[in-house]
Amino acid sequence: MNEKLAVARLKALADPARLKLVRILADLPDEHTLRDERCGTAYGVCFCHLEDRLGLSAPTVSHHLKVLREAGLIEAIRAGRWTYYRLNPAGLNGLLQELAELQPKPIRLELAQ
Amino acid sequence: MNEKLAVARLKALADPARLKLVRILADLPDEHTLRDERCGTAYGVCFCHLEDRLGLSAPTVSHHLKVLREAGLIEAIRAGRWTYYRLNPAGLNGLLQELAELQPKPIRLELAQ
DNA sequence: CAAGACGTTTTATATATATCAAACTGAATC
DNA sequence: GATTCAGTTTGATATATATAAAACGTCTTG
Repeated sequence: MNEKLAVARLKALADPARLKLVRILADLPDEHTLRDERCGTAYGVCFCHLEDRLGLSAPTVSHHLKVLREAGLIEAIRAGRWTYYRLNPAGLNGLLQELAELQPKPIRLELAQ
Repeated sequence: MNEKLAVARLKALADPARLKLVRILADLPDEHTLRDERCGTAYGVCFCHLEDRLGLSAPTVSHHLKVLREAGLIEAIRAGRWTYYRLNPAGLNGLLQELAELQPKPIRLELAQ
């Protein structure tokens, strides 16, 4: 992952409202999640539910979701008049791998001659 | 980790200059790293080196280091007139664990009766 | 103790951004 | 087609913050 993308993803998560949004999407609340009728696969969580949970205006929630989407952390699906949001697992995984590389390097042993 | 701390750590990393600082500290450049003479354990990287690598003014670099320090991601050590900085592994690890929990939950199987 | 070296803190400023109201868009319904 | 519904985009504003100059604190050295 390039640096710009890593920073964009960190910025996207570095806000209480957006971190909360991601947590809600990670939990997939049964009531407000659109699923495939046959296998139960989750398509996403309804915008209205996210708005309720955040207690922020619709424009503000929409703005935060856009930031997360442009960072590749979530995806949106339109179904008629409603919009459903869900995590993009690849986005979060990419960031996790990037951050894991920042952990202290293991000691390089130099064997005695 | 509480939410405030997680956001503070994400904010701290969500800046090009600070992410670069953390990367430099993760790499521990031999030339500018203070080590224990006997075992070679790294105490930290000299401030002057970080200033050089970032190409920003000393006050700005000092500001960024303070943000990282207050987020618990790095530590500072004074040695005479010089200051050395190093990663605080626990800080980054804590954040990584926090983010790992955001990954999609495994499917809860409901066995047929 | 005076002078210099190395960072930090304070202050000022310009940019970024979180928030909401108002206006807009596209889909469903009458 | 007109109206309503569900979000999004635009515009305005207040707050946060990245940056550097100036002032300061602290340690070393003459």
